[in-house]
Amino acid sequence: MSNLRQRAAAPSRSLSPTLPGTPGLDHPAHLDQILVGDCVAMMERLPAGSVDAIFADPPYNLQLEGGLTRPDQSKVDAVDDDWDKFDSFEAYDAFTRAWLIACRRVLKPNGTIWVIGSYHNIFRVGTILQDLGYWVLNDIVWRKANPMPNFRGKRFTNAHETMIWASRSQDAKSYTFNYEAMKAFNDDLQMRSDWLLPICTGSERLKDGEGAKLHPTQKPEALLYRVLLSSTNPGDVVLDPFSGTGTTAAVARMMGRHFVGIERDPAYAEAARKRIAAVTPASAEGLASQRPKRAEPRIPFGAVLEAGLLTPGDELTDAKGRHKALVRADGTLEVAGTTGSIHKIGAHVQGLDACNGWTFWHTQKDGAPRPIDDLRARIREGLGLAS
Amino acid sequence: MSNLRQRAAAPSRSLSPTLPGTPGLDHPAHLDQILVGDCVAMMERLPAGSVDAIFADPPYNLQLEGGLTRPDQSKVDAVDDDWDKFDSFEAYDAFTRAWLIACRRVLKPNGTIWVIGSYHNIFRVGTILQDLGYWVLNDIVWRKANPMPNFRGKRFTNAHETMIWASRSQDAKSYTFNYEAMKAFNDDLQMRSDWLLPICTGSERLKDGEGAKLHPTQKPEALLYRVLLSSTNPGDVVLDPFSGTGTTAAVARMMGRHFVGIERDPAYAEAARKRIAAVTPASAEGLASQRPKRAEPRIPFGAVLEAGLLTPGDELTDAKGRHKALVRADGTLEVAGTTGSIHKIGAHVQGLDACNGWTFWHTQKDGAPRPIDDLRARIREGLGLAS
DNA sequence: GAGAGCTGTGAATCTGGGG
DNA sequence: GCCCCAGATTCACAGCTCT
Repeated sequence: MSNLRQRAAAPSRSLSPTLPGTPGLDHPAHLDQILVGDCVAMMERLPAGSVDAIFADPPYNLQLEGGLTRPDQSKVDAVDDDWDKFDSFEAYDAFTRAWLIACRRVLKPNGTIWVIGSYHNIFRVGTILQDLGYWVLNDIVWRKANPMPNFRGKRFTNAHETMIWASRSQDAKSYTFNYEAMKAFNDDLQMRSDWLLPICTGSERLKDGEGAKLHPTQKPEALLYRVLLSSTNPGDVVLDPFSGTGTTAAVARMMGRHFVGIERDPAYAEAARKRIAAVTPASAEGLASQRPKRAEPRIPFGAVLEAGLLTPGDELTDAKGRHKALVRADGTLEVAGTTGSIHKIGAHVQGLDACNGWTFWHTQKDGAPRPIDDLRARIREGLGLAS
Repeated sequence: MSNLRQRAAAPSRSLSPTLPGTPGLDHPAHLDQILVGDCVAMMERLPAGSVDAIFADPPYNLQLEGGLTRPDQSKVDAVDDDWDKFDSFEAYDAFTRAWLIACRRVLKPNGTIWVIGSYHNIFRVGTILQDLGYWVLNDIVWRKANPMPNFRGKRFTNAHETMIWASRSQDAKSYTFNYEAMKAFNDDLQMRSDWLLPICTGSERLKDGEGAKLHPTQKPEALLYRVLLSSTNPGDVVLDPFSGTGTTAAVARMMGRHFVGIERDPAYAEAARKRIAAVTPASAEGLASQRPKRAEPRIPFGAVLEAGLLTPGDELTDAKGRHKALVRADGTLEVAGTTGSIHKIGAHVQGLDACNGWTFWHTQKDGAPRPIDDLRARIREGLGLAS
């Protein structure tokens, strides 16, 4: 499902000719359209209680100041668009409150809303959702498989974004949650609140005429696929008030859901329309066949310390006891004043360029020497899960 | 490190006899103690600007109604303690604001605060942190390796909690972040914002007289280990205003940090004191961690000439031999009539704004090209300042 | 053609000390 | 406060060139 456009057959004139549950004659004019305009004003023109689900990717209010360069002095192409600039938290809150109120009016009583954000804005979004009477069902963490690194070494790598999933009110008990479908999707394990997905790159990422990214914050289709699979049914109406390049609409169409997109920028709206027109709705069988990738979890050496399998100050040796190293609190080793990772120090004592520290270093803690890779294996067993 | 108590030797009377940086006579009475009382009142009695870091695990305001049962009808032991009940979001906000204000007063200008929570409360905590002038540095996701499943099949498995890490204000630029230590801890990759750790179980989990868990929300020591390793140094003072079973204090003591715990419930405080007394602090060598390069003594390029490792008139090149420069007697370089520092000339020949000349320029004096940073390293070793 | 190697880039609140 | 400048700082992919 990485690229809906690539799987497209001939574009159809009518955008949703075969969708269930909406006879052509009753098909409201705004359905399966990208509407151009301010999202609050446009939503106020939609019928109350007409939407099954909302996915919203509002401005994050990043509050960036200077520029940022990579270690090779290349410039990071930051989000510096006007639409992401707000004078204050108060201004951002007022904006957020306004569009969330409009969303709540058009949402069906058992409808749900998704909002995605980062630490810059998601706390304010969550607070306002709660204050307006929405009822938070989950917060979902999108773990980015390939996030941008931290270039200055001043913080943790910002490797995730947060989505809030909420019902219209606390007493809405019959919201859609396709528990069985998500469990099947996740190799028969309950779908957790943390999802590992790559960011939107490659041919899926829309480009402008010069080959640069068309939109600074295009979301991956796989993310929307999970959102819509979990909380909507075929034939449902999905609203996206910040439609952008139309990812929500494109995935909704592919999945047999109706969509309403609202976008302020006519250029983005036009690009979205072309993208959506090229989407071929999937067959029911095709929709059922999607499976996520699973990966072996990577265990850092520090986790062995955290798990108590080794203790700072312990001694490691190679298999024959020729080299000795001291374990330090941060998961590094120390040999005669030189410190570094298990791999670096393993290479260093052997005079090599590289070394797999997991198999080179041994501990005698419980009797005979055994490779520390055994300790890693025990942690993996204990965790008993992937992805 | 799964169970500090198991590794304990004979309990010591004085809780931190060997901590650095705090001579016994000046040791304030509240240091390395669990104080019993309301956290706001107690914090108001602490000196302003006296704390390096705060870890707070406040009530989550879970808003549970009715009991929760598993599929086999067994009852889930939920958090239903009085301290987790608030009449409204407004009441919870007022409570949160009060203790975060008190925290901000006792925090040093370059101190940082960690707050952990779930979707029930973390958005309100984050909003209030921002409103009070704290500056969010990261939000960290604790991915639970073994979360409680969702028994009703109505939501995603709630498999994570969120921590907010914030500095006291936006202009506090010199907060502690042990970047190199965390990178080494994570097998030489930058530490990301998502941490996979098991919940607190087994012998680490404190039990009451009947073998039931003593506290409903005891956090794993591994979580605090990462928190304190990343954002504090040995000898720092760590405050936990909701101390509970004393996990923060126990890990702080093991890691050679001072602690101040505040707990309302005398029974929890007493259990924490016993737990802490049984902790053996790690050795100084074990506590050493990767030192940041910025902290190493500065060596001017001229020192390389003084040491005879290069000679005026020598030629330097970049790694691929595309650029050549002449070494001059005053420690500057010259390229086609332009002279300047190794950094300035490195930037100049590449047409960039900046350049680290130590890694850009190479010498072939002893065979294969190697960066002049190697020469600097040899001087540092000669000074006996390595490690 | 296969594979190694080089280059570019992504929602980013991203330096610090001395004069 | 400002200005100057030394010098520290990146991971996973995609896509291209070169052998």
